[in-house]
Amino acid sequence: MSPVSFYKCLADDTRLHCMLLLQQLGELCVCELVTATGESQPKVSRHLAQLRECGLLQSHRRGKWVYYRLSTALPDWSIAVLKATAEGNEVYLSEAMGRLKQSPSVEIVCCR
Amino acid sequence: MSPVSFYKCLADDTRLHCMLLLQQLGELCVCELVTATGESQPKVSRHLAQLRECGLLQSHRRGKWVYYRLSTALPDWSIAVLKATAEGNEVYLSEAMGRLKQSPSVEIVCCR
DNA sequence: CAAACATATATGATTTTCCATATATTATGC
DNA sequence: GCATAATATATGGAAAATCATATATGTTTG
Repeated sequence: MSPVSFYKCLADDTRLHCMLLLQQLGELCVCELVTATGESQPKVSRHLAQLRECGLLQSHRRGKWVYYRLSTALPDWSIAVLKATAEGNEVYLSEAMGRLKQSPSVEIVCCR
Repeated sequence: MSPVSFYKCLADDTRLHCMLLLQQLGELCVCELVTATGESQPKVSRHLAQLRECGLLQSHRRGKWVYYRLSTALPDWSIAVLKATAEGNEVYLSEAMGRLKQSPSVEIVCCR
């Protein structure tokens, strides 16, 4: 994966939120990412598909839910980039984190 | 500067080459960056202006030449991102580096 | 059937690029 | 010194390409 295509993937709010949340939390289902980002389901789904097709994410279905996580094939430098970004932009992530943690629907309906 | 707008700046070959070359070499004039990237002068000039307007680069004129360098206002995390990218993608940079070093026109006409 | 997720299409918005030209500085000839 | 030329860089405007979003519909699972 070229660095330019990697950065194109990060150059969008929905995609960057998803990538940073998954880097921090390990694994989330689509409905959790919909809650966390506050975006529509088709929008989140489409961006997740793009991240998967570009090799940044991998997904698997468990029952009704599809879970996404960082691809194990990601090169070390790209992981370092994600970590530096998350650590240097806590404010950027905090709102999404807050929505995720406080959402009862996520806890009840979509928990693991 | 938001992380998304930072990554939009890196999501282009010309701009990423310029950013990584400047991170590695400190300071270069426009004609050196034109040589290194192999792109047209107006194209490089436009992308450099964009990087300056976004706060990633700063420039100053010395005689006929305009020199660009990384902005001193760049946050630490963004420097860490650039370093990780340069270290993890040596092949991506080597061609541009080679063109820069081997160009006699740059050595003679445009040296500091 | 309902919930969770994916995809297709159309459309609007943003970006990128090219060509030509403008500006600024330096070098040259007289 | 002054006019002219050459070099380095920037920019205006238009065409082309790319990207993002909404809406609607399809698929899978329980």
